[in-house]
Amino acid sequence: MTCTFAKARLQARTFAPMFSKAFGYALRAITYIALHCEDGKRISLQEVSEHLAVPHHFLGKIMQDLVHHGIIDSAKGPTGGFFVNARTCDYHLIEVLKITDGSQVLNSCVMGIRHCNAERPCPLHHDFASCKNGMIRALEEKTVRMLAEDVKAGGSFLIRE
Amino acid sequence: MTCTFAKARLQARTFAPMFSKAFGYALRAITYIALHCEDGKRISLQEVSEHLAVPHHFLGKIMQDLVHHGIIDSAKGPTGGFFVNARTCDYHLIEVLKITDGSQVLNSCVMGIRHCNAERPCPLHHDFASCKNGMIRALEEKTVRMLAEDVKAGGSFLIRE
DNA sequence: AGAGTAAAAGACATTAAACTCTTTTAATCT
DNA sequence: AGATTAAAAGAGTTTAATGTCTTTTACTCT
Repeated sequence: MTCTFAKARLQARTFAPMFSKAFGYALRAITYIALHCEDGKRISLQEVSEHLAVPHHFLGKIMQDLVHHGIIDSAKGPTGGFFVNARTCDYHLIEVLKITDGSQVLNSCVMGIRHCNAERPCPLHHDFASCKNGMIRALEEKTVRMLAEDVKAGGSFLIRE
Repeated sequence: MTCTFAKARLQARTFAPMFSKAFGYALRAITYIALHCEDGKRISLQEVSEHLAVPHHFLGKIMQDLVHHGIIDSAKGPTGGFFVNARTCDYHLIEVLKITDGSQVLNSCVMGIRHCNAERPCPLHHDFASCKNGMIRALEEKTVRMLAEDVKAGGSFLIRE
């Protein structure tokens, strides 16, 4: 009887974003709305989820949260939908991350040690610190407006094909 | 009846490591064993899990995988346990990551776009690319030996307190 | 050979993330 | 007022990650 090493014991992660999927969906949705709701137009959840190929109801939940935190506005009823408010475009991406993923994300350790820091670092702390800080800085500096303008200028995209 | 905004609609992630917990556990366990199994000694799962405060049985699963992939060796029976083989200390951390998290991790996009790349980037691609590459480079360059030597020299730690 | 020990193996349980569905509420239009 | 539309709200489902338990296998020692 030959042993064929058929299956791995541990299931490797099928998809592993740096942050949650909700965060990615949120960023893309806000950017999409910022791009399309000029002159007071409202964008329906339907339109956003279809355009971005993002699950309708799940995005609904995420949008709800963003509305509660004042990042974006919504209206019910016919002609309702989502639309930017005065501050939407000036929000920094880190604010969105804090809503979707919580603020914990930023102090996590690669090796899973609680309260890993420069004083008592894990063996990888210093190697990862600058990279992690780079990501955080990008999220702190970039605003919704910057994303929207980049997409508008054709420099980047919100969807695949 | 006052509405008090009682609870968030979306549960924020309670703990969000950059990679999986399994990866962190694996790195710490291998390093611990490399440090303690000099002169052919074997380290029991019991000892590792207690020392690192890592769930016993879950670590067992992870170790099993590492053994299958030849990263570390094990022996059953009394005086059994885990021990480094000739190549253990020269393994690069990226190999461990590929076992615990799969190779997919490395091509994930912050905004959740499939096949996001420099030719058709998401609005954050360029900001994150260098940071992500820095992490990958660290995992490609660092070996188990380096981790162990750093801990041995007192420069870093595998546990909190 | 028999007792004891420790990993291997696999089934099972729990938790959190991701996703879906249904009902309710509020707005607009006829 | 009634029909329609679309978000709000919340309950429910699914999947993957994490964690636990029990049995089996293999090894060592007496």
